[in-house]
Amino acid sequence: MRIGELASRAGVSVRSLRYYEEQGLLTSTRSASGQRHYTEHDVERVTFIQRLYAAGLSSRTIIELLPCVDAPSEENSDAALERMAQERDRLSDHITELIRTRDALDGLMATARAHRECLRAAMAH
Amino acid sequence: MRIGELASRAGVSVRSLRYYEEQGLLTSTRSASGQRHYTEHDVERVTFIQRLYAAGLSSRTIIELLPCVDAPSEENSDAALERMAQERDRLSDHITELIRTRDALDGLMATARAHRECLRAAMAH
DNA sequence: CTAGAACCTGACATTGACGTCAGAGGCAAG
DNA sequence: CTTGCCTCTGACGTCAATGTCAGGTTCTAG
Repeated sequence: MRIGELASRAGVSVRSLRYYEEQGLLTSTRSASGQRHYTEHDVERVTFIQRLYAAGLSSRTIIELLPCVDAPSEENSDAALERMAQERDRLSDHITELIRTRDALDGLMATARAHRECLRAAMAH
Repeated sequence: MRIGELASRAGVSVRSLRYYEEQGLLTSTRSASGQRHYTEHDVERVTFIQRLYAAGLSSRTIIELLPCVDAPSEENSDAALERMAQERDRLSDHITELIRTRDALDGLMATARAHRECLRAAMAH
């Protein structure tokens, strides 16, 4: 498929796909006229890249992990696997903090609602 | 306390504190010579602002929530409370997605480790 | 009093993942 | 053949939070 279709299938912009290729995250075969062509498999690859971006990883970090994803061979595993574990832990810590923030928001909302109840009760007099 | 102390206590840069004030997220009393002074309470306020930044909220969004935090009065509650619930849900969705990403990383790591076991077994021959 | 921190304002620089535009070529349908 | 859409490269624009620098004032310790 061509770049436009991949973009819509993966829910990203054409610009982003070209950017991913520029960063070395995504490869494409080129037609005689130079147009990029992709396979079905690239759809999930792009969505996975998006997940990693959403998890706060940068292009540089993702590059270090992808070889481990692509070919679970031996040499990359040693370095990339450790990098991966490291990012996993970072992500885990981040999740913990976000949950704490969510709890804080819940607490504030509960307070605000209680305050409103209080006001309504006062109005009833 | 002055700005340098607040910065180190809250773990942010002096520049950031001035930026927060510029954005209306933080206020300070000024000494006769124009220096900013803060209270103990501002320490947790700044750390809370940091939490919200870490949760992906922008200055503009935080501004909409803070009145609700500061004074849980009536008028702001209606608009700000809804905004708050909305951001809470967005955050919750984000957490869910991050957990899914973490699971994906765990899966990849398990695969890589299994592959390594497999190789080691083959080497043993 | 004086040196060296810490503070002030104001402005420009940075970073990363894109958006957007220009100018040119490719491709299918009528 | 042409019309219209898709694609190409290359380059500049954006946004938000923060770094950084300049040039000047203020506080504090000796």
